[in-house]
Amino acid sequence: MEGNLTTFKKDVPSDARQIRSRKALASGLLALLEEKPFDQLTIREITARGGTGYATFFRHYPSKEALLSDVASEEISSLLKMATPILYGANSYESALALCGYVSQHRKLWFALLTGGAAGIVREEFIDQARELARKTTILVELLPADLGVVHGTGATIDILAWWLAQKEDYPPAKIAEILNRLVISPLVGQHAAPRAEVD
Amino acid sequence: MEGNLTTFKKDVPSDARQIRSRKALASGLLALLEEKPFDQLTIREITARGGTGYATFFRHYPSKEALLSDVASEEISSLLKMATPILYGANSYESALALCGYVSQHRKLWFALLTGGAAGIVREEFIDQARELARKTTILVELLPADLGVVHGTGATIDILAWWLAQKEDYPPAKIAEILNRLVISPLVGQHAAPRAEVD
Amino acid sequence: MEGNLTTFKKDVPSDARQIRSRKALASGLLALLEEKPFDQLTIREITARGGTGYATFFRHYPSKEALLSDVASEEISSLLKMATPILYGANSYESALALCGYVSQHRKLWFALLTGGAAGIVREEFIDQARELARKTTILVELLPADLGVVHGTGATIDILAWWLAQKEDYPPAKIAEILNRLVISPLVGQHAAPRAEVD
Amino acid sequence: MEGNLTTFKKDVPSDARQIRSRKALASGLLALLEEKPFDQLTIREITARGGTGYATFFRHYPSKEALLSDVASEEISSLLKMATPILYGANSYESALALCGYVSQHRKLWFALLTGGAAGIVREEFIDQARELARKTTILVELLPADLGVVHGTGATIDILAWWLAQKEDYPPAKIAEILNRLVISPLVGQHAAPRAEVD
DNA sequence: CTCTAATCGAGACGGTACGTCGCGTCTTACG
DNA sequence: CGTAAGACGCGACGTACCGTCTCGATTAGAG
Repeated sequence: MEGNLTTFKKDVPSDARQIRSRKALASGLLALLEEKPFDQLTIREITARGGTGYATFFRHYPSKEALLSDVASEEISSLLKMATPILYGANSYESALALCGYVSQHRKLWFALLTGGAAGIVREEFIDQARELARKTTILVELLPADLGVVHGTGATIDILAWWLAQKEDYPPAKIAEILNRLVISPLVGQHAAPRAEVD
Repeated sequence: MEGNLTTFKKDVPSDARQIRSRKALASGLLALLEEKPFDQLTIREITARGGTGYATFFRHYPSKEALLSDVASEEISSLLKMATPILYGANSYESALALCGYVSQHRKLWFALLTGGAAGIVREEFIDQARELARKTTILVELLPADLGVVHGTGATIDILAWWLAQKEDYPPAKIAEILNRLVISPLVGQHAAPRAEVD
Repeated sequence: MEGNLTTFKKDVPSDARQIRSRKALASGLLALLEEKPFDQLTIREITARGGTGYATFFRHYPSKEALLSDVASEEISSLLKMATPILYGANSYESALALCGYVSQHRKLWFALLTGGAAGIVREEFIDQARELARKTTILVELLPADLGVVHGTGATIDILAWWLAQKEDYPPAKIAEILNRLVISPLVGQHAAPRAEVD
Repeated sequence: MEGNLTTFKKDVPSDARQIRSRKALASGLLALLEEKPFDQLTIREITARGGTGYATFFRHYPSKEALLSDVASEEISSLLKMATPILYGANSYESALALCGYVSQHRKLWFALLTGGAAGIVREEFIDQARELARKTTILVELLPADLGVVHGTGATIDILAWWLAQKEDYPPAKIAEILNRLVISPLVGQHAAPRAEVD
């Protein structure tokens, strides 16, 4: 509990056994996430599913949340890399489309991450990473506080994606990208003419 | 979790003792919410603070969350009543301003409700109530699914308010209303010219 | 257990409602005793079965045990009256037989009283009443302490009766009376020749 | 928790910690038994006195009674081993004397076990063990059912011992042995001439 | 036959112990 | 001799009864 949460996810261990253990834990978590929401999982379940000893968990992560962060972190990073160019170029719709396509391809994973008890933590991680990115690339408008822009942009995007994944009806990525563009991106970058999607 | 949460808040009991107990629990909860986040509260703490017996809690609410719902429900309802006209008239900025003013006046309460572990449940309650409203007053655009409109509009508004309340810097309600208008309302109702606030 | 048990059973109330209540409680208790052991009964069950209000119980008895005492007390008194002459006359077998016959006729009641969680309290009540009797009629031998005679005589008799009632095989009262005579009475009164029963 | 009560007392665990825990619980129980009757003890008290965690109790015993059984079981077994030869040889008085001597030496323990709320359970355990013994060594008379012989013999002996231990006056073991012999043993084995003790 | 006071039903309340569960630590015994 | 397995202390959970209490609504039985 010495505040070294970050310690854990940073140092990818060299020891082969440690790597194996982490993979086991990650896979256990992901497997269970498809069965029930994150906050109903117990560490015992995760370790059992992963095939590792109970105490082993704590040698790698201080809490369930830390493991989730570790597991989600990579995915989030990928997603953010696709989302970032949105704010620069004029091709915001293209970027949004790419993003939606990516999410659609990893539907199961993102469903688990964005709906269910995990959402809160994933959201946090998302915003944190987005803040980090924003710090380096600040080109933000004077019309609203920079941090609010990040929080709103990220949060709203996540919400829309989560809503999408939770629907029975299968909206095509292009549709969602267009909505994203209109509801979130355009208002943020200040351009008022949203490109219309040529979809259905 | 059988959806009977609403059962509890509806039937206001006639027995004077029951009313007293519920008030005690509500006040205990609110008092504690100013000290630590919702999810770190125990039911024992709440009952102790409220001055009621532990078991009494369960005679009224099945869980901490149900109590929170009950407590928040009224406030949320008020807030939503202010927010609804936004979507009709041309005076969306005025409505947003009223809303922000109201939140600002009950800053402490809304801070407790929107930041900290309570956020998730309050958000749910918010969206549920908004859905209920929307069902009656659907005047929604064909450009995006009605439910998504509700979810995004409500969620984004809450996020912005939460961000606002969490800041040290004291942004005036008008500023936030203007941002709300630009980032959330305008994109939803489709009008692209947001009125500029006369604030600094 | 401060000896005020007797307080309750002595004062038979005059008010018709009180009498009705007590009868209801007694009948509730007896009905339940045929279903499960005494110590698994709750006061709520007893009152429910008796058709009386919960609080009413405490207006009559301070505890479950007190009610049982009250209910059993009369029966025990009857039984003891049959058992007492045993120790005087030479006709101890006749008395034992009468006693067994009586128990056999009220088999269901005595089964409930002597087997199951009630046994302890009934035993106590039994011995107390026997002590009371013995105090008046002491003609006891110098060979063993008077009180031990009472305790052993009563206790052993109860045990044998309880065993009898718990059996599936249906031993005739005469058989049990003969055993009682041989195992308990004769050794106590010092006569060594037990009359043989003419039963198989 | 599948009704394997017997599981618990039989399998003495190999893990040093488990052994330590059980000892702690046993000692906690025995310490408290000298202060108040068994049925007024709570599991929390026992664990607190034993210095173990509350939940630990349930990792070893399913109930207070099971712990008592475990604790008493050994003692009862010893006592029964002394009592058994009574029924065989002609030296029943000698055996009874040995038994009383043993009880007298462990007076405090047996007082706790035989008087107070524990009595019922100890009695059960006693009779069960006696039944087990009797099954192997049946040499019983045709005059009374074998099981009744066991129940009466054991029960009456326990009662007399309990009475003895509860007295203020300090009867010598020999006196009690003589009484036991006359009231319980002789009638059971059928010999009518009880040896007279040479005691006061 | 009325009126008043006792008794009733109903059930909420403050307590207390229960037995369960999951946590995170720490020991043990096994490979 | 290191590591998995898992026992442990801890503490919150939700349940069940306890015995007390406050309510009207009945209903005796004294006048």
